[in-house]
Amino acid sequence: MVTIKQIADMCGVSRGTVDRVLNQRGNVKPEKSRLIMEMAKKLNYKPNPAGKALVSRRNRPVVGILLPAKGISFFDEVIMAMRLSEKKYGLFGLKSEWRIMDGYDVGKLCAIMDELKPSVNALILNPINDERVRRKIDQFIDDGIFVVAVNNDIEGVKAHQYVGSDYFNGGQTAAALLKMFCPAGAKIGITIGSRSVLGHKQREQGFRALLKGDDRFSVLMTEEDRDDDIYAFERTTAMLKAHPEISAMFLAASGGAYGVCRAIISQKRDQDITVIAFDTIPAIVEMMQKGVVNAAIYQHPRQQGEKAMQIVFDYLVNGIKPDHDLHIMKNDIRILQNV
Amino acid sequence: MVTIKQIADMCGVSRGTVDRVLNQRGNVKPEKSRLIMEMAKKLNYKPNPAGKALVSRRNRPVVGILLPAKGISFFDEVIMAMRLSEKKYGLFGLKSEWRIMDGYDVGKLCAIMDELKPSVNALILNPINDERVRRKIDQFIDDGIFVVAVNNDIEGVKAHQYVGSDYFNGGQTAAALLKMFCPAGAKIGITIGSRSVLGHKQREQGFRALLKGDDRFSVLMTEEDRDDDIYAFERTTAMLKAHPEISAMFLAASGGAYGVCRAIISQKRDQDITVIAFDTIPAIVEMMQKGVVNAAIYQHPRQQGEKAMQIVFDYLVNGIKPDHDLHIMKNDIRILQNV
DNA sequence: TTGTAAGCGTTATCAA
DNA sequence: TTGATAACGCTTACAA
Repeated sequence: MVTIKQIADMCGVSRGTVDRVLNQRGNVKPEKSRLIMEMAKKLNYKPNPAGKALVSRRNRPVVGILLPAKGISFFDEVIMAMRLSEKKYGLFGLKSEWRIMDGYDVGKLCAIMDELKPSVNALILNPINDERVRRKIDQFIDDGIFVVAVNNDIEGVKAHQYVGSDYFNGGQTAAALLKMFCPAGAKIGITIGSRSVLGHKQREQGFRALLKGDDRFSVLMTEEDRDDDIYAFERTTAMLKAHPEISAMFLAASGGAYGVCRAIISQKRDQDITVIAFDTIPAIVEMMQKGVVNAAIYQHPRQQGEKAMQIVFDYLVNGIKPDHDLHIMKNDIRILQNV
Repeated sequence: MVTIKQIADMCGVSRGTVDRVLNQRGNVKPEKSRLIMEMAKKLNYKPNPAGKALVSRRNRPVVGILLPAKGISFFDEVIMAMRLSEKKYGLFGLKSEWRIMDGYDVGKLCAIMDELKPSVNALILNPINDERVRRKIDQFIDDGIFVVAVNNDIEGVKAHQYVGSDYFNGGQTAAALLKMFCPAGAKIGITIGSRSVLGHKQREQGFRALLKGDDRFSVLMTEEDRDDDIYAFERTTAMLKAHPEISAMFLAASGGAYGVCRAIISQKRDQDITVIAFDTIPAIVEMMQKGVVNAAIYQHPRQQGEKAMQIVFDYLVNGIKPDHDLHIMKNDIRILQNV
């Protein structure tokens, strides 16, 4: 491992000069600059992140964490993982500013962003897909704040990172699994949080796309449950009454899943309806144990939290830029035995 | 974040003294020692790993990597992940000594261990379950070399780390999945690498345990394929001829899986036999695409490689001891859509 | 028994 | 335009 000092010695200059060249701070004679660059390349110089980490303490690196997540079970695990990472990276001097919001209020989200802005060098957030949020994110990026979108991406903003899953593929995977569980075919009911949530819509699209052209399978209806268990219970009950021929359910969002399952039970359909859900939140694990939910697509919430924090840490503390912008988790399949 | 210097100042001693106390190097007056310990606890002192990492370069930390893995597809991904980690951690000065073995020869393994011993501070290995290997590992541990077993654990040795999966649970998960695919029941054939490989045996046990008591399912026979495709092809062909009533196959090891699948195809049973396999190596993905393999249990080879390297890095370079000894990956389920 | 000083690799400040 | 120096937090050899 070659160091700045070694390059300096070999080029007959001081460490300061080498540093200026490597970090393009200017104020170096072009010929020396060229010599140093070549030497660095020849010796395959890579900065030691430990050295950078030590120095980075002087900038007091701070990451803001902004999640509209209160009461959303899925985020409990994301947050837990982030808390662990916070502890780990805190040892290096990385500080975190947490803001867990209750509900998806765009105005409130923007206000909190404004509040965080002066005190953070990076921001991890679960963005709402709204023009005002987009503009706010662009401001952050323009001001050199490193932005990581987690769980939901937001399109049309400048360079940022996304950590999350491929929703369309999640729906496809669920559909393919359903076909394996019900080789004879099925009449399917879908519940979804809201079509205005991009991810939910994409899951439904993926699901339908995979079934398309196979006439053993038909989707009878899709119901929005607003991520609310009570509402989900009512709507699902109505759905099952209107369509008693339903033999499978696809729960494309975990928010109202508990209500959906309770409706299936109360209609005494829990033994004959095949249910595929998303996320292994406690309510869904409970319904797996009861035999109501057959399988769940797992979005690796812990990995999402870890990855988001790690990207920020590497950037802020170790001075390492991520080598790609998209960090997509697999849609794994969980059943009772491997939950 | 409190530093050694701050503790030293508050206790009216020098950094050296604080260091001696915190790292129990002795040669400190008991009363001062007590004072320093209390202060450190009170201020919740945690050493900055970046400082440690920098210092660690003076010990030239080296990890040995010893895998009897040549030609075993599963390990290709483990190794790829380790290579990436090698690059990442190499920036901090961690060096790696690789030894990829061809086959499972105990004598050769021990010889390579002896050869590595003088030059490494840590060893990652896929151990063979043999008394001589056990003794050799104990020697390493006695001499202060940090040992990480990967993919296969070895029992009866001193304190070490294990990174791998829960084989029994893998078998259970496969069986539960099979039950969902074949609700009407199935006559099952099992192939396994070798019963003398602990993991393979445990998978078979887990598989059988979950089916036990359900008389819709019966295991007709288990065949060992020696992780050899040709042999697997022959044995499976014979199996399918002897038991044409077989309607499901459980491939408990990926070594000979390609041969097994080819036998299923050549017997023209690929459309009516449900196949559950292990690992998503290229041969199995190919067989998924052909519709032969329905699902595979995924052992997270990449995560295994990363984790093993990370544990060594944290220990050797950052001076962080792992907080547990067992690092168990989930047995996830993969089908064609999420492979 | 204790303190001092040097060094790990990087960056920043200041003086030349 | 450049070099010297100090600093980040930790360890360690050596001197006191």
